[in-house]
Amino acid sequence: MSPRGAPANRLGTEAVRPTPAGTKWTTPIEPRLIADDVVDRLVTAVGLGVYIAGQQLPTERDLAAMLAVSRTSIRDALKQLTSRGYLEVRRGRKGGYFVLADWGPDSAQHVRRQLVAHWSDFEQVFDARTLIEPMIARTAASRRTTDDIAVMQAAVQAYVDAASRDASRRADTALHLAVAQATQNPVLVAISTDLRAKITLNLGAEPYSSEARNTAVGQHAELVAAVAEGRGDEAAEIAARHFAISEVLIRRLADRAQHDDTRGGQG
Amino acid sequence: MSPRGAPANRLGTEAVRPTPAGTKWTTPIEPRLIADDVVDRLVTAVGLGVYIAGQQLPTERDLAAMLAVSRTSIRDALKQLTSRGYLEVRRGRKGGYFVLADWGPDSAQHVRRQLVAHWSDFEQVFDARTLIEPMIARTAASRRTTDDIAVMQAAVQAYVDAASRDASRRADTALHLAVAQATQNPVLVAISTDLRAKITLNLGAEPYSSEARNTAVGQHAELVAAVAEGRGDEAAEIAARHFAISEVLIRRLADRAQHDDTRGGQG
DNA sequence: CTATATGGTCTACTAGATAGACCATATATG
DNA sequence: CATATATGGTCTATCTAGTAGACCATATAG
Repeated sequence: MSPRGAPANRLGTEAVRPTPAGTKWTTPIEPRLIADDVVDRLVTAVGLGVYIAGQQLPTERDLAAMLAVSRTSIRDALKQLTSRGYLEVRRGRKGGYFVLADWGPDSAQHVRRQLVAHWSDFEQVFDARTLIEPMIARTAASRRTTDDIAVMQAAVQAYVDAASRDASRRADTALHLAVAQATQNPVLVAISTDLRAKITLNLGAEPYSSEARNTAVGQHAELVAAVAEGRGDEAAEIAARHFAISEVLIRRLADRAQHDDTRGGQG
Repeated sequence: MSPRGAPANRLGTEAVRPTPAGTKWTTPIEPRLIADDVVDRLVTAVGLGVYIAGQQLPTERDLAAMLAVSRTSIRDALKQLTSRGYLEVRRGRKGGYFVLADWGPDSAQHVRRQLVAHWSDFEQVFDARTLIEPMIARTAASRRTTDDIAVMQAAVQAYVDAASRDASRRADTALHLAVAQATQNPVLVAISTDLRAKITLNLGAEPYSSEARNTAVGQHAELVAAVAEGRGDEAAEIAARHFAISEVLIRRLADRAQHDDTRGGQG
């Protein structure tokens, strides 16, 4: 029995990794640890709302089976997330790994440092998203099926009903995922998800504020309505405004982080 | 001395690898071989025109140093590319690896099989590109610097002057890279390059026909003019028409591959 | 109290990758 | 022609990541 998977053909589900920045092809190739991949997957899962705060993750052995990876690699990943304060571990029967609450960018100081250190990266990711998401919305408006519409509308409602900040974030993710999927193009879905992942993965989550949430409630409804009714230009316009908000939030956060580097907290 | 690189921080040059399709986070994690990364880099380099047909690649030892990887891994990658018919190897002093001419999708039969097998993937990549590149063109039109304009115009001229099919492809790549870079956003550059890499990597190169080339000569000039003069909407419109051509070409190729699976050749 | 389901630890093994020595071959060059 | 040299080709020793599976520690359910 071979301990590793088959070579796997190209252009399948797994992403191609060409030269990083897109230009210099002579950049040191860095080995990719399996455990890091596992971390990415888990963060994504939590980001997508598959597991919510307080909930227990599958057992180490189950995760190993699910991701087709050894328990050792799973343990490495879980250890990382635990030490970063994202997970809590309990032992004994009915023990396991549990999702902690504050994945938000508001609590930990090291996240703020992260923000300052990688500021220009973030700026570019947000900029790209503000450009790409409207295009996705426009495309979705011309390709959505009735099923897509149902999913999007359910997501809008879920966002309205969301009681906690956590639930808000999940519903938001679900909604934009639904819009992306309405384009019927998995490449676009992957790009959209990637951009969000880059933010979630490095910041813990999308930035958040209650005012922004209130604005978003309306925008989400408008966006989905426009997409559902095939009004592509309007959908794009709404998406542009909507995603600009995240950019503003992150910019504020960065400003604050620059000046005040000793204390945390967010409204 | 540690034989492997440092852990490397996130969101840097290296791409994040979240859940592949963008949805199912439970997908077997596949180990990534260093040699595969090397293959990707080399293909990209040739695709970018860093090394052209007939030219010699750096020596194995040099490549190892350049990519910070062992000579063994380099050799594995070169062996793959050689057996796929992309490279030729000569021994002895002044020997080395040389780029072969026909990276086109027209020669080898296994490429045609590749095309049939991954048809829906290709279709989606082309579709995504037809949607994204116009957006990039529009953005470039509003952000280009005078330097960008110079680079783009040089690329247009290089395309006009290109004598061989190979030179055409390189100039084409250079031009669209220049446009992407005019957005001033490396994330967009990376996305654009990724899409092209997915095609180059699996097909050997962009599809090509002499008629298409004639059309492209004009479109390239128009596109760059529109970008240079800040006419975003027109730039987007031209880009949309331009990239639709590749889609048509690949579709024809696929049709032919479906019906005639014994002989190759292209006009 | 006992069975059990969880995480925690350890060992043996395999494969990917590295580093470096050395071989084989063809070309420059004296 | 002979030799030095620069290239790819081969081989070995070693390290590390990853796998597989056994076994320990602990807390809960029953």
